[in-house]
Amino acid sequence: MVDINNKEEKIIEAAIQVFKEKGIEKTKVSDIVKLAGIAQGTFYLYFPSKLSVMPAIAEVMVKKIMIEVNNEVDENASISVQLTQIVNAIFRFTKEYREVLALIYAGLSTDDNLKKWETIYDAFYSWMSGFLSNAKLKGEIRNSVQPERASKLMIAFIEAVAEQIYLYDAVSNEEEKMQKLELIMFLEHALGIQK
Amino acid sequence: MVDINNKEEKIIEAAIQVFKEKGIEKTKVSDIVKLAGIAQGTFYLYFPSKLSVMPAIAEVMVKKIMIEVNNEVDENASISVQLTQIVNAIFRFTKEYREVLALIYAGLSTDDNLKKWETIYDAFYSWMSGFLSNAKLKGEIRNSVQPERASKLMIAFIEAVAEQIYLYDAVSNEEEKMQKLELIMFLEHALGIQK
Amino acid sequence: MVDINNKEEKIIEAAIQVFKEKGIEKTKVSDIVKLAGIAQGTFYLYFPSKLSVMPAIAEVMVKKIMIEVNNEVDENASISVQLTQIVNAIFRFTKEYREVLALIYAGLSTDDNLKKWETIYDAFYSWMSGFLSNAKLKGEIRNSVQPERASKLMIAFIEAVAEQIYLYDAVSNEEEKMQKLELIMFLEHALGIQK
Amino acid sequence: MVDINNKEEKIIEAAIQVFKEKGIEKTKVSDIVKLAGIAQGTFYLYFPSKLSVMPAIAEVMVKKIMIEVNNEVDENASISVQLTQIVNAIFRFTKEYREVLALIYAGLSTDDNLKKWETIYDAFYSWMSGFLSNAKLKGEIRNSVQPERASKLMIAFIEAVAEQIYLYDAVSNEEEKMQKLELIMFLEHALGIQK
DNA sequence: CATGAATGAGCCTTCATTCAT
DNA sequence: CATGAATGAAGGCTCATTCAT
Repeated sequence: MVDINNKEEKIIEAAIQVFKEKGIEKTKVSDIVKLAGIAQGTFYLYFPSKLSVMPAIAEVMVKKIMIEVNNEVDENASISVQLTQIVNAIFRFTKEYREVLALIYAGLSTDDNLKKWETIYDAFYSWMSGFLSNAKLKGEIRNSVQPERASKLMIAFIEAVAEQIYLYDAVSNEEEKMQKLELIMFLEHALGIQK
Repeated sequence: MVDINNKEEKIIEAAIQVFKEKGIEKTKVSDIVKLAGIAQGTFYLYFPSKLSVMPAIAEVMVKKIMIEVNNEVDENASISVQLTQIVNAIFRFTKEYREVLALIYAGLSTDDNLKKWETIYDAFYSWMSGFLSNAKLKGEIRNSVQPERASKLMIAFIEAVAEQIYLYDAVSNEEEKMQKLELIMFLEHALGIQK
Repeated sequence: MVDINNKEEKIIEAAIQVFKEKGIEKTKVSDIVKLAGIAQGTFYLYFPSKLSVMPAIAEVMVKKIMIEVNNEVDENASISVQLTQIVNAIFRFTKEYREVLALIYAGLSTDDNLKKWETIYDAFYSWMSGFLSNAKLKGEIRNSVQPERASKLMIAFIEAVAEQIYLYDAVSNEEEKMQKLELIMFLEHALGIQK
Repeated sequence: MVDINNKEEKIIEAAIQVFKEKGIEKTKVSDIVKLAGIAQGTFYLYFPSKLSVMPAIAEVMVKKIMIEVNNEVDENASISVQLTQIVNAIFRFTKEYREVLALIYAGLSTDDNLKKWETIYDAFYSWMSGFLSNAKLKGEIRNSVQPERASKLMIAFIEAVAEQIYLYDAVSNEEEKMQKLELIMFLEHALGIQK
């Protein structure tokens, strides 16, 4: 009874794995099922098409990043330190899963029915919104910050920079570090954090 | 001099058009050549493969966005107004070409040899960097801003938010406006603009 | 005694139904079992393969047509009237079950081992043969008619015309009626019926 | 310039050949193209799908049968002899191409858009109609025969009996001959031929 | 007897690319 | 330079059948 949806999870994990290695175009369903240890036809019992795994992958990705962030952020640290921790967590995650992330963007825009993206991110937005609300209550950030909207901005911002660095640029470690610092400074000013 | 590379341009424009309408996966070379009004084989006289149009498209896209920005930004306006103008231009452009942009990301990451993205954006980064340097010289933004790096951050940021709104969210006009205002406020604080 | 072979009958009836609606190619075993309200595997407890339902269907079809004919034909009517009744019955039946009939032909010729067609029609041939013998004894049809053979001719003939009208032609009601009259006249002359 | 549509004809001929040998289900497009000596993809330049060859085959079949009939019938012979010749031609043809004929029925009813059957047969109907009109003018058949309609009846009748013998029954040569004679007698009476 | 999840061989079709004209 | 008919490798998907429960 333990492995309800066992196969579905296996497929998703295998898909993430293969996509990371081969890219979306070059990944065959046969690759996925081979790694998942199931038959070709079984795939289609759980997903109607190759691309339809994408939303499921996205969901898993969001869960992963939230775990990452939760683990990294020290609740007792200062807002400034916490901000750095958030950036670190997102950067680490983006670096680890850069290919998959690119795939999700491609896959989601490729497949038709998918404006699910927003829904998928909801949990992360909520978390970030709570983080900002809290900081605002404590007077650690400027009062004009609107948590709901700012949370979306922040996530979009940090991820975009991380992707710029890890997906599109080929940047030295040194430069990577400098960019990250510039980003954090940007965010501190944007949020009106007083150090 | 007029129709030097006439066919090549036709192909690029046709490709942009078809990609906008059908997405990268579903676009066939035959669609492109049909719209370009040339023969199937002719395509391969100008581009070695389907994906190799991507960098060319990207280049055109960057040209387009810079024209857009240059047209929008009033050199005599205040920095704050100019910032809004930049955001407006990028938003308008992203809305118009959202599919193509997604395709470029996907296409560039799909194609193997291409980390050209950076190179392609160089002109835009330079422009933005100049913009920031200038503002810094005039003391309109905080002195700690590092123009080279900040320009990348800003472009990534504004584009990411625009994409979030136009690609992934299905957002009301009202909410779109509010998000844009929040973004501008964010940027003003980030850059330390004094109003 | 009531639901002996209950499931088998359910399968056959469901198969007829689905075949009528979807055609032989597009009918999946899963469609049949769904309509029959049984599990996929159960199908194979009663039939060794998909095509092997065909003879069973054919048998049911023949039973149906004989019921139709028996109900229609008035034993006390004149031979001429009876002939019309036979034609009417076969026409009605063909119209109702045209798709299934086409399927039976296709199915029987598709499946390898089956020249069972003849056997299946035997009962109908016998009935018609008896009908002709009887008429011959009573001197209502020409004496040279050979009942055994003529019965096959008649059935083939009437069915063929009905199929021509209902399967292949898209014919007006008026024309349908005229064709039927021409057919009956044909048969009357062929059998040498004196009116 | 001679081989315009060369490939299309090759495909049709190959399809007829392979269908005759393997049946419709078991025929792969790859079998057809192999025999036609062309590439797999080329098939789809001429036909949109596997089943769409069917109408083309049907057309060829009708042409073939008309050639057969025209060759067999002696214009100067008596109507009775000519009738026998028509039956012989159709029987011979049906025997030769029984599998293909069965396939056409199956194929036409399988594919959707096809009530083309009637159109395809038009030429044959016309020929037979002319044959009957002529005989009627010469007073060789009963005056009440309506050539247009009777031509359809006759073709349906003769073909149906031939198919019954060659497709569905497994009949001895002797019985085959007897059935044919019974059929001719049937037709003679039906048409009111005076010998 | 009944189930239905799992299987996997197999085929149709697509489409980027080539090359003879 | 231009053409577009021809190519054929490649892979997504189906579905009849099986078998452990």
